[in-house]
Amino acid sequence: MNAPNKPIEPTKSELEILQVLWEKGPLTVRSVNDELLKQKDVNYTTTLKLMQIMADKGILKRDESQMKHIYSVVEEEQQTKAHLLDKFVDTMYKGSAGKLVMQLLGNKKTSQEELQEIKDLLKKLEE
Amino acid sequence: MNAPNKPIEPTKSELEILQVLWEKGPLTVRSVNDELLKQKDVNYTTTLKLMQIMADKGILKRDESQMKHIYSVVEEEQQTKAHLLDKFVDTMYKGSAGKLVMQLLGNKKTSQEELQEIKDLLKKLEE
DNA sequence: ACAAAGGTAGAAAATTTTTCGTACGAAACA
DNA sequence: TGTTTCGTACGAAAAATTTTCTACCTTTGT
Repeated sequence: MNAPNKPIEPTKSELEILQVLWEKGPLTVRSVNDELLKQKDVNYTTTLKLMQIMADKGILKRDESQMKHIYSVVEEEQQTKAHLLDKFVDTMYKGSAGKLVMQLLGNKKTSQEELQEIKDLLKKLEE
Repeated sequence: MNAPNKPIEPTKSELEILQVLWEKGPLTVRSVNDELLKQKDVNYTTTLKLMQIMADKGILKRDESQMKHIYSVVEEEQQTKAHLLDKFVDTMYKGSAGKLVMQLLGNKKTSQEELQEIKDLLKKLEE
């Protein structure tokens, strides 16, 4: 177990597992691994080990009452994402969310629809 | 040297060095290290080695005409940041920039000024 | 000329992250 | 019952990242 309240800093592959659990909800290792296999080649035991480590760290918790352990995420998805986004803004834009949005808007890959979506969002907020 | 055109994926400490070079422009290892020392405890040779590795990878280039080699960033700051932001949006928000902005706006740490800044930005874009 | 200071390079060590092999227990089934 | 299948646990190993040690070269000042 890990010290509580300490913000979670998942590694790259830990994040991949979090993605799956966020999307699908609590799952067995097998199911998580099946999902991961859709994206990349990965061994069952690798995923297992990773999830065990995450459980150790306190990122995941598991229900061992069944033979097939069920893993779920400890911290709220939004909270984790908020923290990670925050860190990203800090390191990449010295904490300026405005700068990030500017970058986003200048980014070719940000589609027109996305742009419209953001504008609508802001408009709503102005009310 | 690295394969060209392959997007740069700096590690955590490589990113710290990039920050410094982005802010201060081309520098010697000594100067970069001095900057890093303001933030954390780090050995000169560690920074040197890291920057050498980055030069190997093609992230940095250096001017060896002087004894004190001058290192500078190969790829444009904006280009690198755009790429990293893109990757972030992809992995964290399935590519939806709108979702990211929503998160940003819901984030307590995003100050009122930032919010205003973003709104102003959007307004300008609408014209 | 010599010592001191400051620089680079390369090997190697330490740490963190990721992957894999093997053992072994429980369930399913012929 | 025996055997095959599917699960976990554990530990070792591999790979990637970060840090340190040592050697040696160049410049500077005595």
